[in-house]
Amino acid sequence: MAQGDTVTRILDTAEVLFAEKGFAETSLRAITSKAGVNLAAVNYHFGSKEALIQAVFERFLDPFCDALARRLDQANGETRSLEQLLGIVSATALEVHQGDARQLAIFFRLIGLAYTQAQGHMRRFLRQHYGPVFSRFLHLLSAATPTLTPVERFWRVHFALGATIFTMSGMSSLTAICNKDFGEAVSPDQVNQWLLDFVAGGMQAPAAAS
Amino acid sequence: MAQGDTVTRILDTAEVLFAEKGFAETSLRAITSKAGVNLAAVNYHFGSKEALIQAVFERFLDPFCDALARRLDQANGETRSLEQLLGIVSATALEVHQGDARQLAIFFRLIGLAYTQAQGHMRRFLRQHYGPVFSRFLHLLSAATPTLTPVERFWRVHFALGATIFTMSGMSSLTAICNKDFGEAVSPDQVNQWLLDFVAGGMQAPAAAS
DNA sequence: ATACGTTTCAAACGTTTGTTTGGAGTTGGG
DNA sequence: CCCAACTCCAAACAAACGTTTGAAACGTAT
Repeated sequence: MAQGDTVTRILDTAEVLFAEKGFAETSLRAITSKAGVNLAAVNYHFGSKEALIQAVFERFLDPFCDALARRLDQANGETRSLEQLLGIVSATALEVHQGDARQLAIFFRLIGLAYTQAQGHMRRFLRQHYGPVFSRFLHLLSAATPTLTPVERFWRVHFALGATIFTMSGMSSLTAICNKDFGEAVSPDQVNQWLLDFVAGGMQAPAAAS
Repeated sequence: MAQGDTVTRILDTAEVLFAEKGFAETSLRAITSKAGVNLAAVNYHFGSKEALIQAVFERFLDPFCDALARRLDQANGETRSLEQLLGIVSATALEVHQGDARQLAIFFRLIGLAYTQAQGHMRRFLRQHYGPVFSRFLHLLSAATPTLTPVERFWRVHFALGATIFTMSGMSSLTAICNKDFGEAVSPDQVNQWLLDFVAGGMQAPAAAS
């Protein structure tokens, strides 16, 4: 194996194993042995397991958020439809991972884990580092869905987030089931398009009388 | 403390702690000490930690699936709209937990954990025990969304599942944020209604040309 | 009261975890 | 050439984990 930087090898392996099994279920010994480095390397280069988790998140969230901010800059001022806005986010995710479906699945799986497994430390870290970009997106979203009240929009955003994260993080097993049950091979791009349709429909759904 | 059955006390405590921290992050010592029972009680009454997890799931999924099957029986034969069908599921969940919002949040949080943290054992267990009810629901859903192709419906069901599980499992923290940011107190029933609107809109969204 | 099955308990078991250590390699500048 | 800084490595560390044990406590029927 190419004797690439130990740090990179650890990050690459940890990323995959975390996505597969979660944080607590992945031991440093599993990471280091699969990466072909010494057990002590993690604590030497990162300081602790928690710092390693944080480093994994930084490495894949920083480029994404930078790219997203750049695209939102480009679209600034212009009136944007909801479909266009959602398309920007989707395209950014695809751009950052250069269409690598496996990498994209890991990306969303990690985000999902961050939401469901994050302790206090992690939540604060995510809010502090990536909150500004998110609130900028929210601002543009408000312009694209003018009929919603702020409270309703707040909740619908989380409905959409749930649909996205949940689906994308389970993409690999879901496509497997899909192919088995329907004999149809669906591409991640196709699923992505269907998801956009669903989210756009949900965001613009009329409020029931109730 | 009422010296209620040790088994019940363990199940009650494990349910809450699992929902709070996940399975791997919750130790038997944490469960037994909070429940006020001896550490060995879990292995004595359940056999192992994995069996305890399974027992927790059975206790809250069995009543739900029974109630859902009963309601689907009642609705059999009648032509049902998508909104009515989704309403049945929602009402069943509310009925089983008698409107206890906290219990309902735990319910969905555990389902979410089962999806994201489930190892091979758990997945097989869930499919085997609750697969039939789920496929019956899917059959009724097909009748309620006749314009969708089977593949598209498959994916939209998972989009909807994601929105539901994700939102409901994070309900407590989300309502807290909502109240802080908007100064508006929203009831779980209200969120539930909004979620139904969103899901119905997403399920019936037109397929894009692409 | 005695005997028996069930339940509880403190203590210990063997693993596995994240982390630390001290010395052995490696590298580049004085 | 040698020193210093950096990196790696085998080994050990304390702590926490799930699980097991054997005896004490309990309730119940004979």
